[in-house]
Amino acid sequence: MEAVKKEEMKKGPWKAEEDEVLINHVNRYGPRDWSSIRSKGLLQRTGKSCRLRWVNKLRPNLKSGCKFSAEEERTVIELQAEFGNKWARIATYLRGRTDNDVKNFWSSRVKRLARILHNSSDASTSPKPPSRRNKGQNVKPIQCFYPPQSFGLVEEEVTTASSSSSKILPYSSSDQVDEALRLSESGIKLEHQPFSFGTDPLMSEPHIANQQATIPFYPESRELLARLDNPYYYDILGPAGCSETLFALPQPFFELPPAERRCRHVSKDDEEEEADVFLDDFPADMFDQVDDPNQSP
DNA sequence: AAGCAACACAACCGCCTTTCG
DNA sequence: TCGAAAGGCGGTTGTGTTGCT
Repeated sequence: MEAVKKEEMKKGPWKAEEDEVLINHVNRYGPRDWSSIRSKGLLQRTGKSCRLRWVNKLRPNLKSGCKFSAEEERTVIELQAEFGNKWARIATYLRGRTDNDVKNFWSSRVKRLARILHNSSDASTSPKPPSRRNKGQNVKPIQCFYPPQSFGLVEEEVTTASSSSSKILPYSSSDQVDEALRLSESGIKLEHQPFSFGTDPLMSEPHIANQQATIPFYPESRELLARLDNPYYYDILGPAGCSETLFALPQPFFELPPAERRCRHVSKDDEEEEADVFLDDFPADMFDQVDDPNQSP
């Protein structure tokens, strides 16, 4: 009997009609009693599935289709260091973001980092093909790492507004973020702080050093980096050299304002402007420096 | 044009916690 | 107090898209 019920249960992508039914149900009864949607014969979906659909896609004021802003990225990094993989908790600090969003963002970020480190290990033994990402770009020898635009962006703007220390301010008002976004969209250049891995919030947090199960560095990468003379490289993997918390944490965000701008799929140019996500701003072949120990970091 | 890799995202699965009779 | 059902959450997987060779 149960098997028959399970067979009848629909899976896979949601259709617009199903969404409509679900929205109507929530409008009438509120976001609860998910299992009653099925028991009433409205949808052949599990209560779990209905809830997930609502929370991740149909809930009002979601930033669906929007890339993570620099501010959001930094917040996630900071909160992940603080809370670990508590995505639902972290998501409460980000308006319009779901735990799934945060989770996906983080996992792709970790994958990217792992791949870069893995490639760096490969590069030590074999020539590496040119970066796909930086094809056509004139990648200069790296004298000193600068942070991606992600870092320092909103922080700087907020600092300007408050004329105080450089901290992430709570989302008690959306005005600060709106202002920061507006300024960043208008192309205001912000001063970069000299950067090393030791100052990367992700890398420098002591919590991170204890979370290596979460960040799957390849063993060969660890060995490779451990051999490097540059102590900053070691900071990535070993005990963090800088234990100072760089940013104050924002406060949880519960009331969701109207949907945001800065959405993807606007135009290609916008997309390129937007491409300031954390690792994107590192030259993908930055680890080529590993090949030449004479070059200073 | 085809093939491939990287990426983003939606959705499912399984475990744990909470609620309720 | 206990057990079943529902809900919540983190991990994982599948799929479509994009950009490059």
